[in-house]
Amino acid sequence: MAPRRAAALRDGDVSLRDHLIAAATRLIGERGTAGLTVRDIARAADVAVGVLYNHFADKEELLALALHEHVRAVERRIGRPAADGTLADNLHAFVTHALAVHVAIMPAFAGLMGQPDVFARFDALPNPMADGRGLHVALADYLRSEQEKGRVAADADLDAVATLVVGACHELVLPRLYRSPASAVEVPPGHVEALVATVLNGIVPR
Amino acid sequence: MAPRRAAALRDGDVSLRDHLIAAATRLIGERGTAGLTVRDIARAADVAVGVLYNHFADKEELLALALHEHVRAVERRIGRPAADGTLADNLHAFVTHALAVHVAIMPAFAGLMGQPDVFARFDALPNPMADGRGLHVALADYLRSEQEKGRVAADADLDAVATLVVGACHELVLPRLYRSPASAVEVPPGHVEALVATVLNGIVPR
DNA sequence: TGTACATCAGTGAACGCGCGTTCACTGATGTAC
DNA sequence: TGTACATCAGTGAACGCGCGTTCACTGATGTAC
Repeated sequence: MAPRRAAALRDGDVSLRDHLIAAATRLIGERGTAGLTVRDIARAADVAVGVLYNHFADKEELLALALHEHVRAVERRIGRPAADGTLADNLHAFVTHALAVHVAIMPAFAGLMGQPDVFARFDALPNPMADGRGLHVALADYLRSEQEKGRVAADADLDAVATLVVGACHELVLPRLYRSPASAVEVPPGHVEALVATVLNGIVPR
Repeated sequence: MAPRRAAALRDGDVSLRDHLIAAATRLIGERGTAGLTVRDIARAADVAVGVLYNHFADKEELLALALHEHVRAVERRIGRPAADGTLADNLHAFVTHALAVHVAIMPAFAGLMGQPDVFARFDALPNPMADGRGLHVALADYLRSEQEKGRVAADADLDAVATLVVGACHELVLPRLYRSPASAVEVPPGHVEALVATVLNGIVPR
């Protein structure tokens, strides 16, 4: 009643299921999801291909779980933005944070475009970002607290602000991702400051 | 010295090359680029698969040309945003315009993620959007003209504004695209107005 | 005008490849005696 | 303690499929006489 263990686990203590998710997560972090095959994952896990189907219904289930784990790992590595300074400081910290997160997770999401099944399974899992809220809502929540303190105008539309800020991260990351999936994203010096200043002050003359 | 013509062109006058680009462009408009095969294109063009390779080096060259043509067709259909009203009116028109453009072209771009070769060829063609400037630069140019008229603050960073506004379009379109590639994007009523108001006035109390 | 021929773009079956998935087999481990 | 056996997760060759691409062949058209 105790068949053999996978070679890769001889010295390990985790379940093979977790080992597979970890291997897929590592691959996603290294090269995104575009062109990622079950053979790649099996090789990274040092395991036969077939074993994958003993633990997951199909490739998409494993990908959804690994995508989820990847996002959690990214947040764990990057941490949370500070929120104890001036409004400008905190916004700056948030934009820097959100940019780093987007740089790290977009190659994972982008490679899955056109596979809505994976996202359906991903969405069934708890949102791994910002205590289950996601960046967009997390920013809106933070701004609401500032609004209650009177540091943000009472009539400001916080959802609109979140859309602009999170959107700016997309705009800074996506075009590079199209052109060269592996390239580092460099934001020109002063650009984050300019984004924050725009959101704070608007563009009409004062 | 005059071999047969493709069945699909018997009554036509365009070149088969243009006919193929047109067929691929139509398919891209109908269902994006994800999962689009050379057989799909040949069928849509009512032509044998092989003919494709008499006119293009490979699938990627045809895709780059069709992607380019698709963007031109979208702009032709949607037109240009009005710019003869108040600053708020013009920004509203621009956001509405940019949103419609993103809804129409993102399924085409998204399906090509992970194929940088196609984008390399696409980038070699003139930018099909806004007189070769692209939406981002077109918005910055417009804002510069307003700045010269004094309707936009002299110290506003117009590139940052463009990043925020174009980015907001990404943020409104992308998440839907991940989940259901074919779905219509609905922007809640008043959201565009809120985006414009945020960009105009900022969020600090006045 | 009519006929035989040469041309070469169009044709589509076939090729090679890589993918996700399957399943007969293997062999490390626990159990029975 | 030692040996024969049963278990079943792990294994990886093989399957079926769809993809991009190729190339021997077809046949509509222009030319020669």
